[in-house]
Amino acid sequence: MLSEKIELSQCFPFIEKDLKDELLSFGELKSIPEGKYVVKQGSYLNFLPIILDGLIKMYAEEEEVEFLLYYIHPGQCCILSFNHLFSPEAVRFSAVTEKETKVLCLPIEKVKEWFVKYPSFTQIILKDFQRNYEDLLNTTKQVVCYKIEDRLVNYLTEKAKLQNCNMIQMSHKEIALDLGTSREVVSRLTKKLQSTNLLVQHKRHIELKNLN
Amino acid sequence: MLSEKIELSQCFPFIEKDLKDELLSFGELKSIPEGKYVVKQGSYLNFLPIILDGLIKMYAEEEEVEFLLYYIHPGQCCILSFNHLFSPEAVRFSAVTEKETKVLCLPIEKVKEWFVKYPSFTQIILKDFQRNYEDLLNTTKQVVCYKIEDRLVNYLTEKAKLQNCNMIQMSHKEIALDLGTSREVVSRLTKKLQSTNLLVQHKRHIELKNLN
DNA sequence: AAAAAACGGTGACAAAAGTCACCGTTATGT
DNA sequence: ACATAACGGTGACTTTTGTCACCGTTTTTT
Repeated sequence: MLSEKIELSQCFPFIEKDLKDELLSFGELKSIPEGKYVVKQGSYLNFLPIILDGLIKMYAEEEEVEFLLYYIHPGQCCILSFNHLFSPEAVRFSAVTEKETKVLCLPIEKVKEWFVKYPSFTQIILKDFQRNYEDLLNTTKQVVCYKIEDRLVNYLTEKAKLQNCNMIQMSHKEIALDLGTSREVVSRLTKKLQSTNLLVQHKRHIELKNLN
Repeated sequence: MLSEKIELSQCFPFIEKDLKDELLSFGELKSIPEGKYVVKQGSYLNFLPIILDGLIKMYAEEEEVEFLLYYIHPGQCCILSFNHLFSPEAVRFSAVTEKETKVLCLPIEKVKEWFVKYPSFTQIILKDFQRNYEDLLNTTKQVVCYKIEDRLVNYLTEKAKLQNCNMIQMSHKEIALDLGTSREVVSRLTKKLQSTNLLVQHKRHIELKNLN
């Protein structure tokens, strides 16, 4: 119980004490192992997840293609979920843990209440909306305007930054999925990028070079 | 002054009287002719536009490609603008009137005030965020998962629905811009679609057939 | 240790999309 | 009314991306 309190304070330094207490007493803390669903496309939600620790990957499926939208970090809400709190619609994206992740699940009735009661809660949610929106906009621009090669480089660079390590432990297939393309394409591109010294393909992982 | 009041009531039937009065007295009403910027990518905003009448097109530019994100209808905010109200960053999209449009521009200081003061204002903004987010998500899915041919058909269908008329008065070049492709591609596709009886290419406009 | 599964590499090909060049037609401006 | 600009059509070509088939290697399972 103590550790959540500390994490909550770290994530939201400007939160009111009363709100913090309510978050902790009404929110359900979940510790989710790596690679598990937090939210699954097509399901119905009755809670709003706030990430205290770990990393969550948001992605969408359409026509049997699934692709990465963006990541959610500690101190952020899985805000898309929020979209569906006030209207009973199935969510149109999925959220999966990328690491072991601690989530505080806030019940929808309380969320509505807090909106009225705590201005800082509104601020938190609005800021998150903003961030999520911007991230999605960025993804969209990438998809529309850049070739896969560039997107792959961006993807790997982002990934390295995210995990603070330039060894990327992913199979070509996984990468291809995130980018919405096929394994062969990734294989070919990594080879090409290797020849330009941008990366080195090791046994089961990719080493990024020349980070800048 | 009277007409704005009526429009505001129509757009937001559940709005409190006090809030409505404040919106009208502090908001600046602008009537913007077709094809003009409401918000321009790269600029800094100090107001939040609410659309009372007309139609606004949101689009983004990247690498000299500009493309349609989605539309904003009466009763909605140009919510992206909102993103930038609390932090002084340049907006990363543009908004252009598609028809003659009436906009109520709300000053940022008042917006912050209303958030605390009127729960219904928060609701309006949140709903708009939701809608904008969903629309963008939809666009992203389209771009990632469908071929241009399908996207063109969807685009034209949406357009027809939007203007409630299956005569689309646009040049191929304009359409290409919205979809982020080139004129020749649109020309070729319209010809192909004509052969499948999905549309007829007239002098300077396209007639959509088989609306469903 | 053997079998099965996952992985990465690669050539050949197909499909999709973008580009270039050029043309005749239609609108617009002066 | 004439010049100019915008529009749409189209063939030829290139680039980009996706798909198929097949292979040897590595990892995991049994």
